[in-house]
Amino acid sequence: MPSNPDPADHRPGQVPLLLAIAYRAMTDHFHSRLAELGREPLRPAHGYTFRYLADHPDATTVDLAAHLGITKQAASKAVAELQDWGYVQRRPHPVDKRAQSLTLTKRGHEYVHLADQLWAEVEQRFAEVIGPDRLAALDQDLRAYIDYVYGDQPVPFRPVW
Amino acid sequence: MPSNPDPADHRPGQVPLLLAIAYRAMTDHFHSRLAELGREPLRPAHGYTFRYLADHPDATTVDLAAHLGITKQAASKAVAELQDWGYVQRRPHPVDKRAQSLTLTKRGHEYVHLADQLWAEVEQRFAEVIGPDRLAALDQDLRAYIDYVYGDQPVPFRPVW
DNA sequence: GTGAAGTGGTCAAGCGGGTTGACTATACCT
DNA sequence: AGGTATAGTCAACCCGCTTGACCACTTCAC
Repeated sequence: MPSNPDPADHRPGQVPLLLAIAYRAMTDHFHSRLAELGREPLRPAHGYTFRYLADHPDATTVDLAAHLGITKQAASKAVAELQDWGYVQRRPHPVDKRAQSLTLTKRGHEYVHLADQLWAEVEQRFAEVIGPDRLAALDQDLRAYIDYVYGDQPVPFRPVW
Repeated sequence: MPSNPDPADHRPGQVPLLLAIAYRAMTDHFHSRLAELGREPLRPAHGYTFRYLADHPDATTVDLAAHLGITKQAASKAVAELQDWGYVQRRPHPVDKRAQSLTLTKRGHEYVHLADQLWAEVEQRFAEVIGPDRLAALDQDLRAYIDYVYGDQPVPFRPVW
């Protein structure tokens, strides 16, 4: 069990930075686990792409671009990479001859599954440090805030930077 | 008071993403306040630069680069911008004739002060949503985790992306 | 003291992930 | 049928950062 920081060390306005640092630490952890397993160093945008494609079969490049908040050209480029690596397939769209239907390959689905496991691992490590009830509270609080800010609007994914 | 999210909505591994989204929401809030006040749209790297220069008088560009985790060329460019905008001054270094001593101007210090206020505002909004004791707990928990991960090593600032 | 190695800073070129703009082919509306 | 909107591509550019080469000065070994 780690030492417990002094609550009095709070300085007003430091929490946003703490969020960023903690997130950074977690992504570092995630990526180092990924590297240990010998996986391609996929970038965060790829992760969000996977997630979206897994949840939206027959999505098009334009759909994806809208979801990621980038241009269709940029989305197209990302998809091309993922296709080269065998994670995604482009097929003729069932009804629209202009469009392509994007689907995850088996390898793509496996990756999503692995990523889920790794993120859970990372979170678990966090839980070990602060305790499971604190984690639950934190989870709830962050969702409350995100809900408060975005309500039912779509949530921007990428940490902007 | 906002609705309270259901604790049961927790899915293992979602917390890292929630951190990212919440941070993104807060930076958006910060930047929109900045825009309201008619300030230049300084980028996060600039903020960290300010902070560092405020705390380390007579720092050099190389010091700054090391602190930010970027090359000295990139740091130099950032400093040049801030100098153009009147936030930073480059002066001959007191003892090393190769080096330049970087210092914040009065305007630079004012900006730091303003940024502190705005971040505190942002955090305050968060506190209103989740309650002050929850905020204190969250602050403490994040610091515990960051401590656990980095110990006494220097903390990487930038959210990597 | 002097020469060699190290360090602060700049210039220039390149790269990656995004952008805008122009275009083709297909779809939809009236 | 004709006009407008949309999926996708190609090309050029931008921006923040990198690597590499270099100069001026500093530090170290002897």
